[in-house]
Amino acid sequence: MLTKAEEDIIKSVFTVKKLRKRQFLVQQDASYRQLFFIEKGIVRSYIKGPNDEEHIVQFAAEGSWISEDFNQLSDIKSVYNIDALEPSEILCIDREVFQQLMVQVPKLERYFRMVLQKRLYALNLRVLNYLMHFAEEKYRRFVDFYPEIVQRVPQHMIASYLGIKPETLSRNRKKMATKKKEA
Amino acid sequence: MLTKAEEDIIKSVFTVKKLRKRQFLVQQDASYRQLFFIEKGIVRSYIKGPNDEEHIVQFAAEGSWISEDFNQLSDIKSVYNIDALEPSEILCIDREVFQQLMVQVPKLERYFRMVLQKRLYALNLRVLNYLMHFAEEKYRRFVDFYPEIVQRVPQHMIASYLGIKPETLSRNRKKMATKKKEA
DNA sequence: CGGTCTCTTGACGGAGTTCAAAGCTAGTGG
DNA sequence: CCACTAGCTTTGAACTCCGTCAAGAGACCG
Repeated sequence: MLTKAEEDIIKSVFTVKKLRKRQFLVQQDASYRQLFFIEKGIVRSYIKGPNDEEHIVQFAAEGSWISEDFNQLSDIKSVYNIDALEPSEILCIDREVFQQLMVQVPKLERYFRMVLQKRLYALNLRVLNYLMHFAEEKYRRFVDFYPEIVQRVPQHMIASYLGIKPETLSRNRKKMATKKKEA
Repeated sequence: MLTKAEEDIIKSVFTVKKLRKRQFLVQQDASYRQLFFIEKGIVRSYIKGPNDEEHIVQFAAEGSWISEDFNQLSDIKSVYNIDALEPSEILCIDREVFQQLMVQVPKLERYFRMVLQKRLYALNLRVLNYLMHFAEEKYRRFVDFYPEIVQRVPQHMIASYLGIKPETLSRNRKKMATKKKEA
């Protein structure tokens, strides 16, 4: 997507942050809005419900972008949290700086648009997955689409991402396993 | 967002299509990929499930963009349908032409990126709505966020959009009405 | 005024949740 | 290197929201 030179320019305005497992990248109510590029490791963004339940918005592994809130329309406080699920290395950039950078490097505008488009595509799939399928099929499709994520994060978080309870996922996995044996 | 002059340039490469109610803008399995801007009226995009049930992906009213598939990564056939829910006027543009136009008019690249960002924001809300709430609250939030859509499209389509059955929505609306009276 | 589309209502069944408890695994400190 | 704890997964039983099936009532349009 980007040449080595362009990547270097961009990396110069980034700061690097190393996270240990379970460490926060962004805490709820933070007012400082940034964009993050995952160099190594895996993080998640999530939101807390009225009873403090966690609802996972996104997983991001190496090569993915993540943000407290991709639309920078308003500058109200973030309601999202982001934390690391593995030891991770993150490139951080201020959103304003990135905006300016896009003006200087037109190609970057295009690049970022394509990042957004990919994310849009993934989100569309996710919505369709919610609309069309039962828990079992939802999980099956998640495994198909994000095989490595499944290996690297706890199952109750995948349940949260899919909008089902950990117990339900556990039961369905069992059911799927016995089905497979019969075949 | 755009100046009048820029709008005119853009409009020159669009073709206009007038649709009657229920008329298709895009039919499933069409191979020709376009972008559409709604000038007047309201349309929906939807996908058909294994038993021919319709799952609504998006509503688009005046001023909104819609496409068979916003990610133009692959050129496989569209699995989406788009049809009009009211008599509508649509600006149509070939995706390739639009790509070229963005190179010529850098501002357009930026404009389109913001369109994507808004859509991303809306989709994020939608996912959170699925994750966090029961049918009743899902509907309540939909009404808050898209008040005019509620007025202009049949309720069973809103049910489809929310991922619930028309009967359930009907029952919940009744419940909500009686609740309100008590207060 | 007949037909299609839409919304409503009822009874029943099923997928998923809740609550509770026990087993399992991995990381930490002695 | 083992023991212990905290986090994760599994399992069971009762319960609930929602879906399914079926029927009927409006509403709109030709």
